[in-house]
Amino acid sequence: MEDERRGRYATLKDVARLVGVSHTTVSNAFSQPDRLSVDLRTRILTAARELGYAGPNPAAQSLRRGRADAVGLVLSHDFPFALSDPAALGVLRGVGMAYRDQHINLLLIASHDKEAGVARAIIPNHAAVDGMILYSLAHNSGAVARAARRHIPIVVIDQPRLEGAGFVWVDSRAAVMRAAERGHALGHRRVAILSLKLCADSRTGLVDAGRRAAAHYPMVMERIGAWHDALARVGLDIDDVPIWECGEALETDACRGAAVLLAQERRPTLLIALSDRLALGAIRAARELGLSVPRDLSVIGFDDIPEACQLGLATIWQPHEAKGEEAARLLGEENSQREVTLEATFVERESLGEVPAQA
Amino acid sequence: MEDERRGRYATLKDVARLVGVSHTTVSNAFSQPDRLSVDLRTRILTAARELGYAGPNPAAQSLRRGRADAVGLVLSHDFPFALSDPAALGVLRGVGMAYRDQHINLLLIASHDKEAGVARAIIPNHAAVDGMILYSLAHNSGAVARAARRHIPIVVIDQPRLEGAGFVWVDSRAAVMRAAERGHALGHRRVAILSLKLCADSRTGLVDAGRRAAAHYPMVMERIGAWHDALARVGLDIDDVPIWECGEALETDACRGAAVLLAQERRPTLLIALSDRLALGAIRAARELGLSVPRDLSVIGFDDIPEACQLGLATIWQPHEAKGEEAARLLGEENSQREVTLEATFVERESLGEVPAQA
DNA sequence: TTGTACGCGTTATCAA
DNA sequence: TTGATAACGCGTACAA
Repeated sequence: MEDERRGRYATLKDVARLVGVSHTTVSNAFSQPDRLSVDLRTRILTAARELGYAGPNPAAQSLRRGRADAVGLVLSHDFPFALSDPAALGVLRGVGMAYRDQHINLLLIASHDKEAGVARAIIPNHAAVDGMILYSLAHNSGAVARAARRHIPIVVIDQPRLEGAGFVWVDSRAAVMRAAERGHALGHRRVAILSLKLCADSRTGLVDAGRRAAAHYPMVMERIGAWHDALARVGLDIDDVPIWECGEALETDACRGAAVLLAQERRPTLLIALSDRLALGAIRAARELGLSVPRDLSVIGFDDIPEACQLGLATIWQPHEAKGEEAARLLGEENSQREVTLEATFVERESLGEVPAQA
Repeated sequence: MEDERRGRYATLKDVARLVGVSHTTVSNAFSQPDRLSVDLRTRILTAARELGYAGPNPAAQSLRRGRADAVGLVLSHDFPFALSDPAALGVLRGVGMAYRDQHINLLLIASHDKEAGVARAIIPNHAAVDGMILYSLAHNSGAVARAARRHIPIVVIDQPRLEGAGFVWVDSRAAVMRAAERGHALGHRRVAILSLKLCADSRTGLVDAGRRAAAHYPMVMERIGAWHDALARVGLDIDDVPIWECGEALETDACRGAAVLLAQERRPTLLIALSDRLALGAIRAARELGLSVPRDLSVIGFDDIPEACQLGLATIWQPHEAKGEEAARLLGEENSQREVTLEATFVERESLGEVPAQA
């Protein structure tokens, strides 16, 4: 009933001593129940409870067994942001579903790009996991480099391929093409793009060629590329399509950006947002300018978050949960350097309408 | 450049051998950089990179140091459910915010109440964490018992006090009282309650005294209690207030339940829902019955999820993120058996209106 | 500034 | 069915 030497908690050995068996046998009582007589096992379990022994120490188990029964999910940006983002949450849910019955825990890891000082910088990913899923990290992210150095399976989602790692991504090209064709058919010729941030520096404003070349977030680049290709294929000159980059405050910056774009002499009739939250900001801007959606302005988003459905926002739906599930599956397979491609879908809603007659 | 004996990966010792120093020195190079000459440290780091050594093995580090630099967050139900629940996500976000700059990882743990077989049943919480936060678990949950057996700090949120554990909860009584007074002032006398499930068995239907006595979810009991007290204090007879319990399918069951409650001879003028999602189901039911909210029927929810704001649902707001932050703070303090009480707030919106004239 | 020796708590192997 | 022994990879007194 008393705790053992100098305040430590009971271990296998303490239980073994109390019962009068070897610590190996106690270990077996917990991990290999079949190897014991029922009677002895019962005595051991009773003694364990009496000593307040809660079962094998997970750290020691991990060390000895060489596995942690946990996988890490590394999210971009900081937690508050990521955990407010429906897309990231969808991925999280997908991963969670994949592991829920497997007794595998999920370690949430924030990708700390800016390490505090040099001392920290050499510390690699400090986490006992058997594998990692990296979601939408900047390709120069330190977190990617640190994860890659460890010799554990890795799967990346929505970010550049990584040598030896599994790869899950969404091909939005077909869906974007459908959206572009539809917009073109409805008469839209003057188009502008509201972009998520291209670099870690959170600049807000119009994007020029130099800025595009410096871009770090591949998902954003892919979305811009998809729209550029699609717009070109329906006959628009992409040099006439201005891009406004929004820094940190998504809705607010998008609202500002939309106001700027809509103030141009050739006012766009269609605003393409690279995320639904940007699109919501654009809609707010339109309202503040006295423009009606879609009568005066059409808006297309990206992601299909819950609000998009409620507010009638046309958008490009992403299979968020499926990304997570596929990544988890890939991680568990023999050679996890396989690739999985999922398809996005264009969801047409009320925010996309015909070009106003007077335009 | 080649991997060492039988496919294992490099360890401190391998690096030490390559550089020609002791493994202690290599350890210091990573963990106590000041104890080395700059030159030696550089040579060691170079050698480590060459061997593909990714830094100290987390499991071994944990074992030796006696801490894991991780905390566990145990969520009720399964992941998909919890990660769709705005309240749980708020808590998760709060906890995440608290730890984001502390280099502490967050382990998401699903409370597996139903263990698969007896063999599993003795396996305690298999996770290397320095502390645990338990959120809204049923008080007979096996997860609570397993966590309590371990000798690590614990904080519980929105569930019964646990011996020796920190305790964070929200006092809704004042807010509910305000809501009840407001409803009473608007003339509401006939009231009904839509409840979340009381037990794990997912029954759906009207609640009688026996069912209430068998209830397992304390948060639900607390919400019912708060409303009962408040309604009694404004002069209503709580025996006249029927309660409909919704099983798994929140919106659907709430819709059914609301239809039943509204079909009674003394049709309620105010429907009190113990969660916003139930309230949304009630509003749907009203619409299907041709009733207008709030002209023919008023509805009050609980939680203040994003949709509540958008749809003008009056509700009891909860400080979700603050719960998580406070829990994390408590966990880090010396004696984490302290208590924190947070306050809910009544948010009046359009779904609460005057009693219809003909009633 | 660097090295020696030991133990953290567990499981695997093999022998009894 | 049970037990002795040797790792697993690392951190840290303590000594040099």
